[in-house]
Amino acid sequence: MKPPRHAEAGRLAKTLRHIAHPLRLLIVCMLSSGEKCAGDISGPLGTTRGNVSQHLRILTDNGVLSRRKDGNKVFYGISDGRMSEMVAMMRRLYCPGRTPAAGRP
Amino acid sequence: MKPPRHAEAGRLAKTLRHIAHPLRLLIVCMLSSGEKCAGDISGPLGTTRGNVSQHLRILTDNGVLSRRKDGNKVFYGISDGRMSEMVAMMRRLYCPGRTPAAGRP
DNA sequence: AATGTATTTTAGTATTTGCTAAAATACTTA
DNA sequence: TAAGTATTTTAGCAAATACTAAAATACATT
Repeated sequence: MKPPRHAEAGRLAKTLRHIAHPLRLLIVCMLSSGEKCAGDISGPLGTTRGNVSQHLRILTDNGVLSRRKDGNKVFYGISDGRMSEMVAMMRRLYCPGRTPAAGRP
Repeated sequence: MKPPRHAEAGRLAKTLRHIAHPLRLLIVCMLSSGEKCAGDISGPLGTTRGNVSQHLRILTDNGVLSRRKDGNKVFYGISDGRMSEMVAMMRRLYCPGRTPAAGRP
């Protein structure tokens, strides 16, 4: 029987796979400064709304993002504090100069 | 023209994709305590040597792991400090209790 | 050179993923 | 209710991924 760490690795790998995509990674980065609605997200990404919607679905279906409807619009945000920490760490390590200044509100 | 952050996101997403696999994630975790040879790695993973070799190749080809031949054997290790930091952070966040004690050598 | 151990490569196949384009749904306002 | 804006879903296809099983390579020892 496989040791239990295999199950944990499977879960974590699955989570990583969901953000391991250029557009989805940009989406999560954009949302790390606060929630945004679908239109505000798809604008800067350079692809169709339909495509962005598909990625947003992948992220919400798997618990990375939360979804809130407000009238005509749908707002998305990061739903798990661990994900926020991960994104902050990744930006610090791999995108120096683009990281929001530390210790600022 | 796409803003430059897209290029950065692409590179980082690619790196993430390489570790976003159960076996490869376990491999990287195993190696965070020091380099090991292919046989020592494939043993606990519960799959064939051929398969592990394929995953090791993916990781080395993309700069995640380093490779060192010593006679009959081939030793692998994590080649980038940022990857070590990422793995440590992921274990701390997602595998509490299985994380090596902090502040220990 | 012959055998054994360690590792890698190849070929073939099944599954998953990501895109585009079009149609459908949801809600608001005139 | 009709028209407009915001978002989602569907269908279809092309490409990437991951596995298995088998063959090939590399080095060490006898």
